[in-house]
Amino acid sequence: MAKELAKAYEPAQFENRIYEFWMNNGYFHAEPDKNKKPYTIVMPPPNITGQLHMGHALDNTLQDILIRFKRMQGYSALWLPGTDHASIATEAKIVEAMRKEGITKEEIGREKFLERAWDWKKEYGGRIVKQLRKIGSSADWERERFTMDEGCNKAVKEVFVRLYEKGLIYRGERIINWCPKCLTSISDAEVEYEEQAGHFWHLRYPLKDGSGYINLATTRPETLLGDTAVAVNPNDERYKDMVGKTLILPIVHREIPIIADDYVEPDFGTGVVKITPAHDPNDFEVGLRHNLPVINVMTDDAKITDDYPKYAGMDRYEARKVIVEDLEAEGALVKIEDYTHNVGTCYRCSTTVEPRVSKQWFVKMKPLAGPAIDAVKNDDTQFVPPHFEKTYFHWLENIRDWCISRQLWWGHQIPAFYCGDCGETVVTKDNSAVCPKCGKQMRQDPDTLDTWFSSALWPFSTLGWPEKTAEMEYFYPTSVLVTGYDIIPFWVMRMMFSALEHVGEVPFKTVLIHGLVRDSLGRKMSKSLGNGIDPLEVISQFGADALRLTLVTGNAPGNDMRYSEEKVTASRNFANKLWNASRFVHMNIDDFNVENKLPDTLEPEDKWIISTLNDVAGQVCENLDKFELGIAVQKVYDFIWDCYCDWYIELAKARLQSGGESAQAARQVLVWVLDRALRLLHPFMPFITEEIWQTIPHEGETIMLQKFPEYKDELNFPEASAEMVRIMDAVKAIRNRRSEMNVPPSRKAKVYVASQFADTFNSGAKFIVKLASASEVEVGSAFDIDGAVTIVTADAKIYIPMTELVDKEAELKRLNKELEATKKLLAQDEGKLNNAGFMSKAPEKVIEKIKMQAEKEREKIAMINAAIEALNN
RNA sequence: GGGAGCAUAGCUCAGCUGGGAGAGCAUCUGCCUUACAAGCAGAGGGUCAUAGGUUCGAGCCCUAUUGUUCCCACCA
Repeated sequence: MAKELAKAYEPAQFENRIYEFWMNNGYFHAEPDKNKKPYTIVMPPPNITGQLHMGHALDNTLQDILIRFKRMQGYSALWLPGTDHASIATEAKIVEAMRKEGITKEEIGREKFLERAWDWKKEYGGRIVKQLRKIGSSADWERERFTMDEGCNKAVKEVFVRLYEKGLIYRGERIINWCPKCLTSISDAEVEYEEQAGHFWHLRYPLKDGSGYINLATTRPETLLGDTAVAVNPNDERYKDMVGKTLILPIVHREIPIIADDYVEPDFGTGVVKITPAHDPNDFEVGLRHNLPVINVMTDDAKITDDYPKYAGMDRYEARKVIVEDLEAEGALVKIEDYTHNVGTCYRCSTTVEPRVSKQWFVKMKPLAGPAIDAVKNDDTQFVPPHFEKTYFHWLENIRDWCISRQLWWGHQIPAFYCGDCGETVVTKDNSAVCPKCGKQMRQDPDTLDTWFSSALWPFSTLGWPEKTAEMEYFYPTSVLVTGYDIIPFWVMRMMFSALEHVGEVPFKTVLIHGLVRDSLGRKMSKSLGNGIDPLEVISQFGADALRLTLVTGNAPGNDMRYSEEKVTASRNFANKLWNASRFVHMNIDDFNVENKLPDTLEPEDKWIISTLNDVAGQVCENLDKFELGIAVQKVYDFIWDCYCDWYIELAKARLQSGGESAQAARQVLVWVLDRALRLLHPFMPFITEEIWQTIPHEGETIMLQKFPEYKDELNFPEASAEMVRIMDAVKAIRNRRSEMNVPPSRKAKVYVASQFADTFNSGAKFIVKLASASEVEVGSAFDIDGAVTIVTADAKIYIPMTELVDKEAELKRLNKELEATKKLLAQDEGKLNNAGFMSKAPEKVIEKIKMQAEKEREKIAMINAAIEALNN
């Protein structure tokens, strides 16, 4: 490690080196340890197809902050990383790559395809992991997992078999969401609705008996081919006599009945709905109630089937056009209206989803949802912020059965086997099965499971479940899950019910929800808009620490945030500030033997900075434990910049120059406080804090494993702090007045301080000289000085004799203004103190505070009045 | 149609269980003061969306309204 600090802060010079140092020493690794308490986070596994984006950067920064904080607090802190096979997304990418080579997956077959997929995983699966390391993630990479590795596969089979045996997994013919491009079923959660401009085609279906027509409207005329009924509301007087009659379906000329069903809204359109059970979920339900035939009119890639020779092979939109023409020719088209409606699209490829009846595997959700709801109601798991519970409940309370089979090859193949002869089904963890009825070799279901089926087991499959491992015993349930609100229905909910069902305990105690990182205009970052910011580029330009600080500053749980380069610049400037402050410390300690411990004798300014640090440490721990990361980092930032750099270093300068024992004490305090400040900042900005810490006097190998500062009574010095605050107030007030009068710092002037705290100001005189451009300071109980600038603070009346600068009128005006302001404040306080309700109901502490304030205000008013009087004489 | 979030300084946002409105950036003024101009010292700038209510006391709690964003539902 570096022993000296480079002249300039250039994060690119050390961030990689420090990460390697941590890795090589195994600091990220966690083991079950009886002497420590466990703290566990499982990392939401990024897709192996993924490139690092701002969402990952935010998610991982928050997790890293928590895990580093707890590790420093002495927990056995495990952050378990891994990647997700992302079946549909990955398969689509591989198919696409193969298409460019001119081959299809059918041509090469399943086995060869999977070989390619695994090669692909080897090549690209590691990429995202390397990128996560760039932002400083201190995950235990020795325990890195993959949702399709052996252990996860074992867990998946175990869960599937258990649920099947309990009757909670079944296979059935149902209407599902089908993506004609990905050629697979997808779950309800994977459908995204988008508003699309379309049309309403008003059609006319003739009655068989020739007595007339019935008018209806549809957005999808091509599905008419599969119509098996027309429905009206049973209470609709207009159509009461028609129910039970038969219609002739235009074009197809099939006979279909008119039925009555509550599903139809009489007030919408003509109050008549054509029923296509095979291609609409609602129609499917209606069909079930009325025993209607289900006529599938489309192939799996959404083309019309051969049953309709005229349209066979046409894709659904082409067929729509032709069918509308034919309807018109037949006189069945009444009119066309513009109409905007929501259309379901595939969340991966944005193709319009085709509802389709098909045989799939489902998880029965109702019995699983109950315990998952209860666990959050009982606070076994808590959401931060709590209102996201509502999203969670809403999904679970309205949940439908989960379609888990996918017509894909990349994923966990469904552990179900079918007998070609007798049709027997066997579900087993074994890799092959023989028919128990006829003894024939059975064929495994070719489908794979929804990628979220394995992610749902992530918090325990990664800890070794279903084996009773030491890890499972020690690290489970995990402490926090950190994730975005957008995947509550996909993932959080499914982990909850899976864990409760199979492990019998919640998977995590807290769910920390964060928002989205948007662009500087507040838009979602997306590929199509091209407004995405590459975190790796930001890191190479500003450093990972600056990016991390940017992402956590002002970040409130659950709220979206905007990314802007100005924010990163500000963060980098802070890093630079800390860097330079550390260089200042080095300048003053390198030629001396300075221990990293507090000196025996402390000056008031030492006590002030130590005491302030101590308070901040206590608050930061509290904030972090409450997941208020943005507030915590703000406090550390303010302490380092405002307290340590702007005040303490300046206060220490005089002592450092004077030499002697006091100088040595100042050196020790500088080092000791810097060390603690670095520790406080380390979870947020791990690289720079390690780099600096290594160069200052310290014990131990790495800042990562130092004790995180906490509040301690013996470091609390309220009286000395109050003294320093009095002096600092005086310094600020003098600077303020000088600035108002445009007096340059080079122009020194004598300062007279009249105060009841004479001792304080006598010992603090050196600071007033140094920091408030005083030539000398005289302290007394009262002065009578003609033509001086008068400054009144809460504890002192200060005179600066700068006769030529004093404009009597302006001075009087200013004093009167201040007098009025103070009187107003006093009036408010006296109002409260005279209010019986306030006096009887407000807490003692608040009343005391107001009394103190009022007293200070009275003193100040007296001092201002005296100053005005002096000026007038 | 149902639900949720947000509305605070010119901009981006904090503000924990109610007890005198904050930060960063931007603007203005003065400074190369023994680390740092990516800096130092100051200043200006807010009826905390609107209207009611609860309370001794409301940015914070309640009700309504307006604007805005998101999620869910899907009336064909």
